Amino acid sequence: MLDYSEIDSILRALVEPTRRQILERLTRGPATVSQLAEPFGMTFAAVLQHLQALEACGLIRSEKIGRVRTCRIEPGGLAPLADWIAERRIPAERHLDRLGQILAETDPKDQSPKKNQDKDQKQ
Amino acid sequence: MLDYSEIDSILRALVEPTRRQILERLTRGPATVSQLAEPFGMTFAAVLQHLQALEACGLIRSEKIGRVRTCRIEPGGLAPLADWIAERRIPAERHLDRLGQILAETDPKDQSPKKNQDKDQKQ
DNA sequence: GTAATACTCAAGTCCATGCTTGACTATTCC
DNA sequence: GGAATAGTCAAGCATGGACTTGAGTATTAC
Repeated sequence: MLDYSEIDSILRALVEPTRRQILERLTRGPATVSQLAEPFGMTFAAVLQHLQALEACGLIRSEKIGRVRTCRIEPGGLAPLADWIAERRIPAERHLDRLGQILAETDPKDQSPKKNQDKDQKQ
Repeated sequence: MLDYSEIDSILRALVEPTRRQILERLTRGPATVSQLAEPFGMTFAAVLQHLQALEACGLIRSEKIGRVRTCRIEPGGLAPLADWIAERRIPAERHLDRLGQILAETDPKDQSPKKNQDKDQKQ
């Protein structure tokens, strides 16, 4: 059902911190390319490339009026990734047969919350 | 609240298709390093590096018994990313003031579901 | 003990991607 | 019309990360 390459392009877009920042900026409202470029110590062209990546995978939408391009969040853009995660969390939570004990280790009564009783960790 | 670098490492881990496949494999149950390496036409060492990336960001957990390392899904591993997405979807959906019209364009009555009335798109 | 197995580590290669530069186009202001 | 503004494109550099190779270690089988 889910387009695998869609997930791929969304993840590739989100993995870049600059693009995540652009996305956060746009959640506070639309912005032009120059407004988006300004806070980053980065050229216009670089920001433009990020915007193209974000738009290509449907995370943002842009519209050019006159010589000004205005970008805004695409509301459903993160939905495919959210769905992908949801689909993978359910089966994972089903494998609690053997994992019950591991979950139990994260209890407050255990002073070391995670990553402890591995009898290995670095040679 | 959310550790930004945690999101970063999870995204970096998930962006690699091989690591996503390993993750999917592990949702069907635990596996040893060699079992994981076998289906991929890839060396042991390469798979090991993927496993280390997955484990470093908390998506999987592994335990070495004797000479065999067994890997399994870490149930809550995707939670931070799921939360991150959830936090960003809500505010995005609040910007519907101006976006209402855009959403309306995706109605069935509009024959071109998306990406249409841009008066630009490629020069 | 010796050999085989199952990994582990470090170094090196190679390619994808982020960013820059510089030239170019389309709009708006005067 | 000419200059300034806002963005676009293409080429090239540089870095990071995936993968390999080859050597090394710990564990198990004989």
